[in-house]
Amino acid sequence: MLYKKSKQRDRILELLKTTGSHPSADWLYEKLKAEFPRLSMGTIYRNLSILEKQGLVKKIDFGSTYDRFEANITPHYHFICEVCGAIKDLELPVEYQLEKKVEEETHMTVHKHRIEFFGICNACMAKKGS
Amino acid sequence: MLYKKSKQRDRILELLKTTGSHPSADWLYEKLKAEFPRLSMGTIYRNLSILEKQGLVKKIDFGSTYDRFEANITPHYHFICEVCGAIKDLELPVEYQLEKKVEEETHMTVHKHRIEFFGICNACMAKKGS
DNA sequence: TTTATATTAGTAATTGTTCCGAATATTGTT
DNA sequence: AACAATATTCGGAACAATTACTAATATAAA
Repeated sequence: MLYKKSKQRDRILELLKTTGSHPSADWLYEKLKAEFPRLSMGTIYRNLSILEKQGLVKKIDFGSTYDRFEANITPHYHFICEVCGAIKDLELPVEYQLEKKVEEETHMTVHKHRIEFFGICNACMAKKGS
Repeated sequence: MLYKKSKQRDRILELLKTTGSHPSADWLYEKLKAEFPRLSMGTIYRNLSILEKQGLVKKIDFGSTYDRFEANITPHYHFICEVCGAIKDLELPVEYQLEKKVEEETHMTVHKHRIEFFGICNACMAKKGS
């Protein structure tokens, strides 16, 4: 099945590329419904899923009851604030040798790995102090 | 609020301790309903939540649409089979220096981290080959 | 054995996501 | 430009996992 272009999908991807906030489907819906008054959540989810299949978007399915999404598809790790739920991309180099170690230990095939760091972000730390 | 003992809760913890399968709430329910014919899912979820508060159980909330649970509370990483969904505990040493590196990079406070490795388990690899 | 309250079963409600069908938009062809 | 083929949309219904509620029951302590 081929893909036809869609204004909604283009804007979803554009929004994801220009925000660092790793938004939820609902956030995208709220942002775009002014632009597309008859927008529906089905459209958001379907397009996120298509963009993911195309390798342009990644789903972040941890640290929350709902999924979040990002268009930064270069390998990187995440920091999650335990207070406000913010997700930050980290610059920490990706440690591929860990995958080798797991393969040596288990003799299983490892395709990828993920690291999430949990703590308190600077903004929440500042609020806490006050 | 203090905790009174509950046969249901005791058995949930015991089951979790003696299985390596990182089961779902539903799996626990199916296993225990012979023993407690009037068991309800609410009881499973409530007790898992209490056991988690007590630090006896950890929720595994990634890689699936439903939560899974474990009673192995010593720090360790996970391997998730992309084919059958099995979760395996890894022996890989926990790399606490990564948390320091993140703190140096971001000047945020890191409390913990998690690593998940994704790949194909031995059982699924064998099936695939045949 | 009385009292206080944590726990349970059963069910209803909630949440996030997926699925569906009829209408619309996009693309390629004549 | 008109047409056919089909991907996409909207809107709402359906769904699955979890949480919330209430009356009845179990536990612990006095």
